[in-house]
Amino acid sequence: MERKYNPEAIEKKWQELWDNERIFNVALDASKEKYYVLEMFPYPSGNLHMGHVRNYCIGDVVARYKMMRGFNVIHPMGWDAFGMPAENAAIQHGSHPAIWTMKNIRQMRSQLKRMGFSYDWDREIATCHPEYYRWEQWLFLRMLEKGLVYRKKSIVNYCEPCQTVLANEQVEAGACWRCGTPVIQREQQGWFFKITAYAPELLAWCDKLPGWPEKVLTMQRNWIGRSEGARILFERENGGEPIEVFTTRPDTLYGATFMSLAPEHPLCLELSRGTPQEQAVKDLINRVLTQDWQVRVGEDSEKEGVFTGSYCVNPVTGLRMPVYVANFVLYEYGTGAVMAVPAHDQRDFEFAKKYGLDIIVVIQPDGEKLDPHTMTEAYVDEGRLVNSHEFNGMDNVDAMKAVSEKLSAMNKGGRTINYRIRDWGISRQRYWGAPIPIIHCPDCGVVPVPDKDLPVVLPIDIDFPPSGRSPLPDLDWWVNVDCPSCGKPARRETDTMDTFVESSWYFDRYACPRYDRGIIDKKEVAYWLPVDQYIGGIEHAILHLLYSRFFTKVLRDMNLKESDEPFTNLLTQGMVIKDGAKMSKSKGNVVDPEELVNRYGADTVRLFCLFASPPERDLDWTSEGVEGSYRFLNRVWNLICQHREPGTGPSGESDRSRALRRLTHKTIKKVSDDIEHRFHFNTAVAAVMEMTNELARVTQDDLAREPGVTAALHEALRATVLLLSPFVPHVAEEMWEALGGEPGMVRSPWPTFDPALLVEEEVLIVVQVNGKKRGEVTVPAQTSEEEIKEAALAAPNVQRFVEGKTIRKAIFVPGKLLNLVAN
RNA sequence: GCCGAAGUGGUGGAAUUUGGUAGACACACCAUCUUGAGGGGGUGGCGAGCGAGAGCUCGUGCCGGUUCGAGUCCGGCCUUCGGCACCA
Repeated sequence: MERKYNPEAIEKKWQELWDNERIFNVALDASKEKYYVLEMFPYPSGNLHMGHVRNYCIGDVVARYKMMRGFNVIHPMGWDAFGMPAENAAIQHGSHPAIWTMKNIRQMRSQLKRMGFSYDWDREIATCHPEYYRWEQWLFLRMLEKGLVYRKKSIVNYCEPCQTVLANEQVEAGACWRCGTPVIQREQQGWFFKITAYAPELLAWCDKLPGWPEKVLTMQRNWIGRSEGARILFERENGGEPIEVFTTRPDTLYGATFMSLAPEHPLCLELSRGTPQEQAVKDLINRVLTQDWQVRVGEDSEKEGVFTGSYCVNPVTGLRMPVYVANFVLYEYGTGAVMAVPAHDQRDFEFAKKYGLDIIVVIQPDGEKLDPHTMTEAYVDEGRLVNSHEFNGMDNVDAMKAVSEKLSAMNKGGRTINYRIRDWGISRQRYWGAPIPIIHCPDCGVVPVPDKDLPVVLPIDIDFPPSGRSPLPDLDWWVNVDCPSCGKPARRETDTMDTFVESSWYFDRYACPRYDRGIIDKKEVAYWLPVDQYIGGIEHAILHLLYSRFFTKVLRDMNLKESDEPFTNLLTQGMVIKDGAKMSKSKGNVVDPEELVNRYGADTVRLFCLFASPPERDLDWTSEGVEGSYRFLNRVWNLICQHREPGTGPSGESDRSRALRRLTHKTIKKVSDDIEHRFHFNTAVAAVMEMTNELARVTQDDLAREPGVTAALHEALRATVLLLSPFVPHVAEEMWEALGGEPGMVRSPWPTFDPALLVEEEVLIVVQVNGKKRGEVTVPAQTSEEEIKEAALAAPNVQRFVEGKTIRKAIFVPGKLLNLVAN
């Protein structure tokens, strides 16, 4: 051990040792309990940023701690390697997405290695490798067979700059999640995953994930968006298929006076065809559909509509209801058609007022009489039914059920549950993604690529066009194939899959990364999965986490996986902030982790990330704070350096040695609890700091001559190093070696505390008078309440406050507090 | 509008699991020692006000309540951040 702390040398030394001894490489071992720690794998964008570093530091503490606890810990890392930035970079630099991606992976891998993270690099995967995505293609085909993949023409969200379709989940406030450009609507054929088939289960399991943050579960629940209500069929006056609506308020059916259709609804054109309204309807549809989405759904966008020229019939009243096209009706929600009840829905009310439509009150609140002529807004609360035939007088909540049952009996609808979530559109008109394994044959139609022809390898030998358009459709040698079914000329599907598909199952593949006889080695996955602790940014609260949950359920139902859910516990870490803003290139406040490692070493960077705030909160980056972490490591280094030899003080026991051992064991307890139960690494580190501060005092006092102090000190120093090792593993190894420990600390058992040593010999009792602190007394731990009361009353300040008063009551909390109630 | 999270010194944060000394630990700052200086390191101080001091009063977003005792529990607000939102 050098006199001076030299991070560069020791970090390299220990990383090599870990590597050579394959200390983090694990294998299935049924005799040991497994623990799966996973951090969200990075997109290989070029350089590790502070957000990555923080994420992986958190995971590394958990992994190393669990290793020392004796678990068989799997801690893998890989690359979410497909995606747009590779294509953008290729356009900008005239490069190839594959070359750019591979270069970045090399760069970031070496940066990760310099941080000393405990990854099993043998399990590394990159999703752009055919060995990975071939199984994704395989799964796609199985899902196709099961009806979980289908193709449909739909109105899609389209981003012009990215030249691709976006999933609903990838549209944020009407704009592309990646580039921020407002999306436009356009009709296109595409492939869909039927995530809606799992909507009820995905929702139900939100209540069975106690290890997830409530925030994330709420976001998922909102996204799935379950509503109970009824579907109702309205016959069209001129025949044809009835119009189906979904409503959460079947109790108001008797007040439905007209019908509103979304502009996208195919019936708009059908119903208006040949009527005098035809042109007006077309004009409105055109105007609305070309409107900016954000403007259309904006709060102050005026409600407007046009009569289609047709009528439908209220199934319970027989009332003739004009059918309107209305700009505020959402095609994506429910059926895209709404029964309008102006008296009890604010939008319908405004609409009816504007176009002079009938308003019929069917719910009356207690003690108030609604009059359709004088109402100024819709009445949306509870009440009793009126104008509703046999349901008059019924409570409207009961009526929801009763009306639905009547509809069922009439064969005009019935109770149903509607979900907001839509099926997941996965087709992307991009090059750098996994090819969709489909062949389009003029005769046979859509033909799956036979399993034996998998993988459909993404052609690498291409010139990437500067336009950014996918080169695949123009790649004749690749596109033109013989139909696997009839052998005639056919064309490959040229769309690739959304990159979120790759990240929906990568955690399963880590369990069997080189398995080549199937997507999943059932034995391995049954052992390692589910992920015990998943760690990543909150920005994936919906997309990635929901898709991953969906895939796990699909794989389970294919009998490939046993778990119902992929991630038992989820930790969402906060952002890294500097100067009051999220670190970002555009803000110009980024700190490059590599520079910091060069300057202070990886351990200092790790320590700061963990100490500055608890993981779920935002981390405020300050260079002074980093300095502080560095200073602390130097202090510990010096302490160990000076006292690594056990010394020759007298054996035995003394007050001093007992106090020191008590501190050691209290610290072990505190640090263990903080890591194990709460992930409060900041307070765990603080506890070690307190202990080292105390050790520095003890060693200065030269009290080693008292019996047992030398041994207690040595125990304390060993504990300090062990407790620090998950946080700052390199410097810990170096110090551990100096203390005579075995290299490879993750194989050392985590220190345990002896409860008997925690017992205090003397306790400080706070003395309160009427709830205010007026003094304190230090007494031997076993002192009786009576004696403590006597001692307390003897204290001058306490006397002052009880003088002339009668003590009515004394509340005694053993070991802590005595409160004298006096007046 | 609905849902979720959070408001504590100059700063990051502790104490919230279990109601019991509010401010651990660190950063910054101040004083002081070491040094030719700088850096580094050591020691002490550091919520506000009053006081020579002992100590007192106030203090965890605001108002009220429960309790011997509330940052913590209950009721009602305010603010900030995040998510969803014309969802029928």
